[in-house]
Amino acid sequence: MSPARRRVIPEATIARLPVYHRCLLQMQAEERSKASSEQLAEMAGVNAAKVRKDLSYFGSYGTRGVGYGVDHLLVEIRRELGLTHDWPCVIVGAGNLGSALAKFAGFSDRGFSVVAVVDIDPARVGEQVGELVIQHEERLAELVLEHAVVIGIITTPPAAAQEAADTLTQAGVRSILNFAPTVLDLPADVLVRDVDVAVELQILAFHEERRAAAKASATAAAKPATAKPAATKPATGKQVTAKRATAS
Amino acid sequence: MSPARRRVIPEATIARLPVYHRCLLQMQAEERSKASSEQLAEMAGVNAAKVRKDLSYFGSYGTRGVGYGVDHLLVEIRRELGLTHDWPCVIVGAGNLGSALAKFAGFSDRGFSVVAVVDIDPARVGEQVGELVIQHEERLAELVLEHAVVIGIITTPPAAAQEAADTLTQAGVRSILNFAPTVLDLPADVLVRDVDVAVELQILAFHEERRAAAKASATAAAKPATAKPAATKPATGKQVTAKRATAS
DNA sequence: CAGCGCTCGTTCACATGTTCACAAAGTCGC
DNA sequence: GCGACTTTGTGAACATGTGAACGAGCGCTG
Ligand SMILES: NC(=O)c1ccc[n+]([C@@H]2O[C@H](COP(=O)([O-])OP(=O)(O)OC[C@H]3O[C@@H](n4cnc5c(N)ncnc54)[C@H](O)[C@@H]3O)[C@@H](O)[C@H]2O)c1
Ligand SMILES: NC(=O)c1ccc[n+]([C@@H]2O[C@H](COP(=O)([O-])OP(=O)(O)OC[C@H]3O[C@@H](n4cnc5c(N)ncnc54)[C@H](O)[C@@H]3O)[C@@H](O)[C@H]2O)c1
Repeated sequence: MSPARRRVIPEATIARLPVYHRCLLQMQAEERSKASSEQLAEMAGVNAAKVRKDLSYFGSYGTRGVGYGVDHLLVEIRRELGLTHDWPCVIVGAGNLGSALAKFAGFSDRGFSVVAVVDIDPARVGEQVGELVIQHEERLAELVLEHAVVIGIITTPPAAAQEAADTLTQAGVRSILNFAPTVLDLPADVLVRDVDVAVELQILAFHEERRAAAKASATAAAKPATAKPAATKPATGKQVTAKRATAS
Repeated sequence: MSPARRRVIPEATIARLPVYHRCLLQMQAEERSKASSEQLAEMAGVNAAKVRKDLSYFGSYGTRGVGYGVDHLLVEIRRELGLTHDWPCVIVGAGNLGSALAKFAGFSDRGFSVVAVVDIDPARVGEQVGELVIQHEERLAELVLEHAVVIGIITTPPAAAQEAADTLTQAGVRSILNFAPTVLDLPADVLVRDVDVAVELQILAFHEERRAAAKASATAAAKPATAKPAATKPATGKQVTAKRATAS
């Protein structure tokens, strides 16, 4: 085999692969067999050159003059993302958010199966959530080993997040998706991705605040000097479509 | 007043402000009155120089030889993020995720209040979720105007997301937090932030896949050439602590 | 089978973000 | 008040990511 062919794929590219994957799935559903970088870019909301560069990293051929084969590209991306096999996940903390995630069906499609949900609250243990029964948090390490869990999802209150992460790590989990607004301190070989809804809202608020400030000063400054206010300000958006931002 | 003093604050900095804010709150709770960039950096899981540069963008003084005044810095950041006033939000789609968000109490602390929740399913309309009653999606535009909603949160199925976004936009909402795995097509002045849990999982999976591949080829290659496998591979993590990644 | 048009893959210049390193500016002890 | 020590604020080097431009390769057509 020729396994280690490409190397050092940029993080930014990796973050876009799932989006391409999703677009390609949609194209497949629409029976399209070929896709040009232009079309993919349009659908994914990015630049066409970026698409080509991203795809070229893992040597996937498109065909010049034609485009990329949808099916072929899907296979490539799926292999690259490791979506060919199943990733057993565990959810720690069966509260509002943990339960919502546990009930959500959309992950299994992509090869992520939630194999266990734990909580520390005895009142919740035994409760059914989706297809699973909530287990006690004491059994977390045990469950990780039993199901060969690879990804841990933390949805505990912030104060309990570090402890949950430690337990997961000690049980061998190297990949953690953390929803708690807590900076986790873990060994360097553990990969943590934080999803913090409050942070997202605050970023939106920042820009709203700026918008308001810009408008206020434009109004206040009225006409002085140049005609900048109206002419220069809408530069906030350069693209034709909305500004977009996803997890890094 | 001296409002428009600093300009062009980098996106990356903005994304870190909420984290600093959280750390400072914690310090305040611990009655610490001063914080050095070093301490803040440690707590926020970033580099100290980055902290200083970030803070310097909006001209906040620390005191050389001493550090930053926790209270003062909190006020500055809060002002910068617009956390001094309330941001009315609306949730579109009262399913698993929408309900979890609506019930969540942690947002109001930061000035984000969910003023309405809508759903298209007649069976759900009228249902109580947290402190609110689910309204019909038809009333969305009306509710936006009535409550002067500034931020829209989309938690509908992917197929309904574009429509929800259009309605929000037409009603004047300029900031959208989108949980649906859909690329929204909106006017350039609308700021969209996507939160896609599936994408996060896929990114984790990618790195797990790479880890596995690296280990496999290290094992396969056994000893040939240099003693690299063990020595070079753990270079995955350069920092002392876990790799971290948040929304861009 | 040669010419033509299309689209990839790559290169290059630029923009954004990170880290280092150090002078300037303050505090604190004496 | 002065000198030693600490920590900020920032300039400059480096790293990463983006977007435009363009040559090279492929399929189609006549
Ligand atoms: N919409 C949301 O729910 C939302 C939004 C943004 C952020 N968050 C964050 O996500 C996390 C969970 O939020 P939530 O609303 O689901 O909270 P929640 O209080 O509803 O649920 C937390 C659950 O974790 C359990 N728990 C506590 N300590 C535990 C431990 N050591 N091990 C296992 N389980 C433990 C609790 O018993 C509880 O059931 C919080 O950190 C919150 O800040 C939630
Ligand atoms: N854990 C999760 O729940 C989770 C995780 C990742 C992604 N997501 C995404 O978040 C979104 C919501 O997920 P969910 O699990 O809450 O789904 P859900 O099916 O439980 O909820 C969706 C709700 O939206 C309502 N709806 C449909 N069309 C609407 C419209 N036009 N206007 C208003 N409401 C409408 C439906 O009636 C339903 O109540 C989905 O796009 C999903 O892919 C959810």
